[in-house]
Amino acid sequence: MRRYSRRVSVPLHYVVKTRLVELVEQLGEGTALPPERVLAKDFGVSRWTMRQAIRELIADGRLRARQGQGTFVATPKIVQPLALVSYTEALRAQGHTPAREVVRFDEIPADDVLAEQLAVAPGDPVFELERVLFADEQPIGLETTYLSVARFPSLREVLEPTGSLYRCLTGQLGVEFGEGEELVETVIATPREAELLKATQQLPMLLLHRRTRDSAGHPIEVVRSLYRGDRVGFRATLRP
Amino acid sequence: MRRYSRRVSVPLHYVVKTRLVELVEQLGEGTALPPERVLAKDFGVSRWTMRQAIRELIADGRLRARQGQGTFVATPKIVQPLALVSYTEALRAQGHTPAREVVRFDEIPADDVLAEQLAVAPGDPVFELERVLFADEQPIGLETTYLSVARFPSLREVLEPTGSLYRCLTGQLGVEFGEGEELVETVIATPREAELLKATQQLPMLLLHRRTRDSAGHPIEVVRSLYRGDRVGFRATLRP
DNA sequence: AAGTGGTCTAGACCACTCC
DNA sequence: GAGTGGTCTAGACCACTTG
Repeated sequence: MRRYSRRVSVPLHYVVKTRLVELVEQLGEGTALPPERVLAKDFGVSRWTMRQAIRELIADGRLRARQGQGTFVATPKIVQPLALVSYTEALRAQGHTPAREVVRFDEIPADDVLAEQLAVAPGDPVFELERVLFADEQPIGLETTYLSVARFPSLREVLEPTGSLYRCLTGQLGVEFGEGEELVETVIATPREAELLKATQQLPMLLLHRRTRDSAGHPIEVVRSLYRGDRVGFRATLRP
Repeated sequence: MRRYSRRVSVPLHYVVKTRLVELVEQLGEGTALPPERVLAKDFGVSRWTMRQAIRELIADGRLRARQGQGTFVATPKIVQPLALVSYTEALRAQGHTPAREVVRFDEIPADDVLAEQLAVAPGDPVFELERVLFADEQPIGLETTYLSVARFPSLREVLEPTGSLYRCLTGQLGVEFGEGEELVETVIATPREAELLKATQQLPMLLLHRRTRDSAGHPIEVVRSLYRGDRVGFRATLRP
């Protein structure tokens, strides 16, 4: 029945957050926190306020909640390069274990936007390859790639679905990458996307939208990658 | 292919969100929505559930809430280049009106991390220039720049505080930029940062951490930029 | 003063995991 | 079945903006 009678310039959940950070810093990675209900009682706040604080620390990548299990101190974020490199090789270079799982690999008719981006006619068949990206057996990203079927007719036979698409294109199909463009923004995942990433609702995600071309300027692929904002960061190299 | 279990029920706030999107799409930019309490009643849900849906649409950049005024349909996100270019010029090139406001311009002693990054000794004086970045008179970013005082002793005299630091360095101080590095991640702003950006709590932000060097490889500046995730996206050019 | 969004409480039930 | 996090309700007060 506490009333926040006192005028607080700082929201209560932020005060709780800063106190919770102190607790988190005393614990090691992977350590379980007390249950929300217990923490709320200890801090003298409602469970809702406690959850606000926890949610912020989850979004910041410091905590990790698993339904039915508890809340745990998270491991540091994985930093990936923002460049035309293989996911597999980039992750290995940082000492992590990469993996992929195919969600779907279909041929769909290109809508107007996709057709324009891939330089095909609307309605032309396009490969849609959707894969969940794992790092150390944790899902961290959902990658959807679109390629022209007419341009890569042998893709289904040549590509090992859980292998590196980048390597397949450059190696087996003789594609030479030219300049590409990548857009980065934050979004909230749909329930389907959140489930595939084993993330809870309301978690900020990093959405990368990539368009690559070959050295002659012809479109190769359009990629929509959704990464868990709590688990992943990106590194870009700036050239003068 | 792995089977992903299907969620039995979609969260109510997501159902509300999708219905709210339909409403938003019928309205023009800048249009006011009905008050939360009215919307909640219309949709037959509690105000909390209504706010979850609204919060997601705010994070996605489709809505915009102003305390005491109402909730409005937002304008599209501003896309900035992820490159060594002037904020002023980049924004002008996209048809927006850039502006800056100095929050503080101090000399502080370098801590160990900063000293290492700027190649000075710990305790050495370092400029700390914190500015709010505006686009079309709306605050969209908070930029904190650190430079060695010893390296740029005349900075206070030369720099117009609301002008382009990039232009000042390259033009008046004869600095030649070499390769730089930029880290991108999502974070939740502190109350102070949220207030400076006139954003509400709990809004996902894009944090950019930049380190630049001159053509000889000596550190020029360390920049911490916090951008409103609901208002800004970034574009990077990928080179093979 | 009225009305808006922002924060907070207390309590309930649901979905998932482990015993 | 017990315990965890996830969702949802109803109601209250706070802080801000405008008439």
